[in-house]
Amino acid sequence: MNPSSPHASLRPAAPYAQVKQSLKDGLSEGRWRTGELMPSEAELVAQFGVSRMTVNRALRELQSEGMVDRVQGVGTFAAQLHRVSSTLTVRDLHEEIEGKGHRHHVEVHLARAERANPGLAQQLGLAAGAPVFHSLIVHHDNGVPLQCEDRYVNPASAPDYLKVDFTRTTPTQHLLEVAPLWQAQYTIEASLPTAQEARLLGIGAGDPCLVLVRRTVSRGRPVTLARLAHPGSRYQLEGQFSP
Amino acid sequence: MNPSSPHASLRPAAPYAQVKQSLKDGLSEGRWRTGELMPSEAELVAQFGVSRMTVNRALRELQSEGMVDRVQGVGTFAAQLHRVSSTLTVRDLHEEIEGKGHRHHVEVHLARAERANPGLAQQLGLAAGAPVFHSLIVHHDNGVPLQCEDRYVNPASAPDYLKVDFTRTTPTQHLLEVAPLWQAQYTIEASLPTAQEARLLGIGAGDPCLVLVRRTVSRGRPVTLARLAHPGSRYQLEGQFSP
DNA sequence: TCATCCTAGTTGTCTATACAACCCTATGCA
DNA sequence: TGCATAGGGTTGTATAGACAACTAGGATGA
Repeated sequence: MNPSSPHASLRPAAPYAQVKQSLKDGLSEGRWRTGELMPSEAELVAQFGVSRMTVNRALRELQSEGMVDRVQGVGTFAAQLHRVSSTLTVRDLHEEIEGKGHRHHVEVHLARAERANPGLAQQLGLAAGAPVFHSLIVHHDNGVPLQCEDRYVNPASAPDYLKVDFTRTTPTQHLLEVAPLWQAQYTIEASLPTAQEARLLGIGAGDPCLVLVRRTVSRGRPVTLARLAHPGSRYQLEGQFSP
Repeated sequence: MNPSSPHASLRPAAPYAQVKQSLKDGLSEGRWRTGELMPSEAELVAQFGVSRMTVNRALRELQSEGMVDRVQGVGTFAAQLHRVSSTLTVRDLHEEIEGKGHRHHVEVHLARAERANPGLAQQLGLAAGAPVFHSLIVHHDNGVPLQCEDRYVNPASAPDYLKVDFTRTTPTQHLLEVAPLWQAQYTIEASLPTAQEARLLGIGAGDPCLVLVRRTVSRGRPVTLARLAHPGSRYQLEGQFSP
């Protein structure tokens, strides 16, 4: 028999993980009400027969996961699982489509330099009338239009943007390579498509769209502002949350 | 002068935090390309003059934040900040409205027990025809309808659901109290309102809606299935991401 | 009564050491 | 050539001890 078993889970969990799991179970069962004082590190040391550092690591990780609140000099408290504020992941469309085993291809309708109007210039931290790159691309999933990507790019952050072959590299991929992601802001809304979007996505003017507007910042400088419109009937965001 | 300064940031950062920040800065500047091997713990120990445990903590936290990938026996690698898969937080509507300083009130249109149809029964882990609680509530922000909450609840998880005064406690709050949140699944989509939703929200039948469907699980048992419809013109989800 | 000081208890962190687990490569052997 | 093995480098984790920082409450004194 191979000493490094193929079923990794057969190895006993590390002590810090056991302490952590035990506390997690207790929280899930409601052993401590929200805000109630939980056992101190010293008590857990005695209870589990491990060192304080081990207990500390378990509690520190639980804290970073939002399961407990710790206050120096006071103690550890059960956090309110009132965290409905859970997280929804937004993935890159290319990965998402390929991940499903589908074929992804794009139509490039526009890729050129333009002059920024005042509103856009402000969003990208440029002077009004300064040159910006503008691309309009439609992404297809197995031949069906799934996303209309209308994007403006700050030339200072991605000078080679217009030279990229978007049929091989998505704009997102290129931008992430040349401008490490520091910050991003999103809004997600339901609205009707513009006339252009309706035409490019092959939907009716009255069909609702899921529109995601994303603005990213790298090295303290705005990089790109993108409007991603999806046919509401073909695309939905999915998310899962587990504490 | 108070020895514990009111400006906490004046105290020097802990060594582990310094190591962590230094590596974080390097990653943001692109000092290591994605996938490239980063310094080993031993090298960082020599460079910063701290113990290995300190370096280890810095790297472990960076890993949990998705900034680096670590492989036992091999090394630490710069993670692809290709994590467009950023997070969008979904907050409880009551907190969201009150947080803006607005007034939140609800209209209860329905709160009764019904028999589950087969599809619903399966989602809630019940037998077809078993009793379920059904509530239909409209949430208002400063008097304007903002959310139509159509919710089914597993009586086994929240037996007192129908006794709750929803003008004082939101369904979400009650459910979180009686059933600690273990797991939640979401979908977010853009669609047209049902006739009922259009009427309750005071919008036209052709006005797009942002619809959030949420299913939660507690103690391994489905708790609730909710359809939250918002007028697309009045409500949008916002999110921010910073690594 | 009020303000101040002190102390016990708690968390926050660092250190030095140790061993385990794992990966890769070089070496030796058949 | 092919295979097994040994070794060095790496991360994963546990430990005991130490000190710092902080909090709350009690004791002390004016």
